[in-house]
Amino acid sequence: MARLGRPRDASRDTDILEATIEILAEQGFDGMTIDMVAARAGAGKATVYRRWPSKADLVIDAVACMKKKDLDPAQLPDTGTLRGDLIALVRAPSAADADRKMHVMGGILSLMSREPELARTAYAAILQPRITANRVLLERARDRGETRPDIDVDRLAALLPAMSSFRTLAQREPITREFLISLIDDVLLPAAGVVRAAV
Amino acid sequence: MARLGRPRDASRDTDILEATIEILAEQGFDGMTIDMVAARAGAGKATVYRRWPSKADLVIDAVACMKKKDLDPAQLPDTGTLRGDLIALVRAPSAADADRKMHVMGGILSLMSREPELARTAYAAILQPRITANRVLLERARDRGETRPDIDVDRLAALLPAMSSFRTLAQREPITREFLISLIDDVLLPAAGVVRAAV
DNA sequence: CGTATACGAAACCAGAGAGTATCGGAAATG
DNA sequence: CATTTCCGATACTCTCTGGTTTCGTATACG
Repeated sequence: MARLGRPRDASRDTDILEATIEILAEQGFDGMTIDMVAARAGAGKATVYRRWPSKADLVIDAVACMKKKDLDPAQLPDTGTLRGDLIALVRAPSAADADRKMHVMGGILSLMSREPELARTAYAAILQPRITANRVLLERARDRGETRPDIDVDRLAALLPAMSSFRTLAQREPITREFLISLIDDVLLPAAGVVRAAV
Repeated sequence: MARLGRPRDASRDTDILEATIEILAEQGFDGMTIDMVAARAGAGKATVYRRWPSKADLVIDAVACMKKKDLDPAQLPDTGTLRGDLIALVRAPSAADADRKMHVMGGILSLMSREPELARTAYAAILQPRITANRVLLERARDRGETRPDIDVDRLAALLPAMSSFRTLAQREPITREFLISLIDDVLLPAAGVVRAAV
């Protein structure tokens, strides 16, 4: 049976969640206020609190929802070479998406030590997909015999996300395509034992 | 001419700065209150505000003071091999010191976007010394002919700090000696083209 | 068309924390 | 001993913000 009265406008949910992510990336959790979110979403505070009982719940849900619009593990690039796959993976908008996610991660860092559930959610939504993608590409290349057989897949799969987040959050410099490519060519591929192709 | 009245107790300064760093690492900037700092330092709030005009100034000064108690660039290890130098560099208490600094960095991340001066100060106090140390060791090894001559010193010097901070802050796993050594042996040295020594 | 619920806007409440002021007491100068 | 400044402690003010409620309006069902 349908509930009585005016039904909820589902578009408000997505607008509010997107506004939350944006402000989280710009201001961080503590710098973000519910009024900011409501104003950015063009909504009233009551509309926010009708859906989420607290600021923390809103943020947790917003972070969790980032996972859905992620790179699909079923359709990873498969160019035949590890370098080709990696270059394809760091193409915009995948890189721009990763950049914003890193800022979100920075914005909730302080909260994560107080909220272990959020820490897990954020890891699953922001880092896990990218690290897993890298791992798949690396294992595939290793099984092809393209890399040394004894590579440390775990460390290498985390290398690009780690260096990218470091550059974004700690060094506060933008992620450029040149940066990523030099990372792939000068660090990752040599570490994996891939012989440098003639340029 | 000496000022009249009871002179300031310089030990209060250092106690307050140390308490600030501790709470910054544990709680982050927004989770830290002046009352916490005063209580931890065994001081009154007035004693804090007599020295620093605001919470932000206190934090900036505390971060800047971390630089002083840092690894002395004049006495870097020089074992004759890059691997030996790096292993010596990641020995406790240098590693423990780095761990706390990373937590401080995480605690002030949100503030850094609002305070560019703090961002520069934090970089100089926390990251710069370690990256510079790595760069010196790498250049020395390169000039010895131990690495490939065309290594990307900038990227490789940032590799250990980047992977360490990533593991500490984002993945929330502790930095162990095994982690650092596998990072050196499985990633950094292969990327630098150092031939693996027989074990 | 009546009722129930959603909506945006805005007023409101309560708690927390930055920053100030005050207190009794301690430590220096003269 | 008088004066001045520092000390820790504590009470106080003021602003900000999380969260609640109200209000006038809009939109669904029956």
